Amino acid sequence: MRYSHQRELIKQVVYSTNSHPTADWIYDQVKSSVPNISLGTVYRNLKQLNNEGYIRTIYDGTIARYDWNMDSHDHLKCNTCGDLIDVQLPNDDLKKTVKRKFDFKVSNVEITLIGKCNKHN
Amino acid sequence: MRYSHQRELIKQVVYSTNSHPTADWIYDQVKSSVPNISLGTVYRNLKQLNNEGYIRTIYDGTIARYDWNMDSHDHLKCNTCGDLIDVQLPNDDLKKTVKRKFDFKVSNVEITLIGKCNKHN
DNA sequence: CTAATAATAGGAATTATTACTGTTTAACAT
DNA sequence: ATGTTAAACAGTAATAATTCCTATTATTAG
Repeated sequence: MRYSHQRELIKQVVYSTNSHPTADWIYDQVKSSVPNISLGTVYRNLKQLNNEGYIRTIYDGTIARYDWNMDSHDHLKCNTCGDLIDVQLPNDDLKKTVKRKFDFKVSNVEITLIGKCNKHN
Repeated sequence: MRYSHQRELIKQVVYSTNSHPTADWIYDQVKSSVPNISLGTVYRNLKQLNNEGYIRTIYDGTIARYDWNMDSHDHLKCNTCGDLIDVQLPNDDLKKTVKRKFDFKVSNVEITLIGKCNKHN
């Protein structure tokens, strides 16, 4: 993958936030330094960065969000404010259970807990 | 919610399979009994059935799938054949953990384990 | 420096889903 | 049975997110 200014900026934007931004939000951010960047470029590069292991793609309902945090981790989704919070939950037991009960070999675990975060008490 | 022939058929189609069908697949099935049903009708009724608690909506990547199984359950997604398999995994520990560590009150748990199912050994 | 080609901008196309509109139909009262 | 009303419908247009296409530009190996 050869260098490109646009991809570098896109990567920086994703790495600059914990908010799991959408392609559109990233597009808006990058536009401030490259006003005529195109949305297609953003999508193409996000896909490449994902494939090269620089970022990951998570699906929040029907929309794709991007995350620089490549450590295996899970999400708390607050139904009240919409926030998506990173957490690390133990999952060894789950892996073992499905291996034993269903002969299913796990390569990746995605856990989302939906509820109410500590901002709303 | 007043009776409708179309909604009844849509419900039957969802209840007839374990394959977590998409709106489009359901549309194709229902068309064999009501050839001029419209896709909008399928979507509208799936949303109503979901709101009334007859079915649930699950998101597989970027696309909505529908599931008659209202028991709280999880999914094994096979990367080799694409199947989405229903399983029931214990999650009491997860709930307790996030309540304690993050003061997050869980209302719903979504676990998807990605890997290889027992058809491919 | 130059040639080869990866990446780009801009816009068209696609896919999944929702909204709109005039017509039909279930439910219920006359 | 018939009329009335609103929910549901078919058909189609609109929207949103994403991908594809093409002529042009930029990176990099030689």
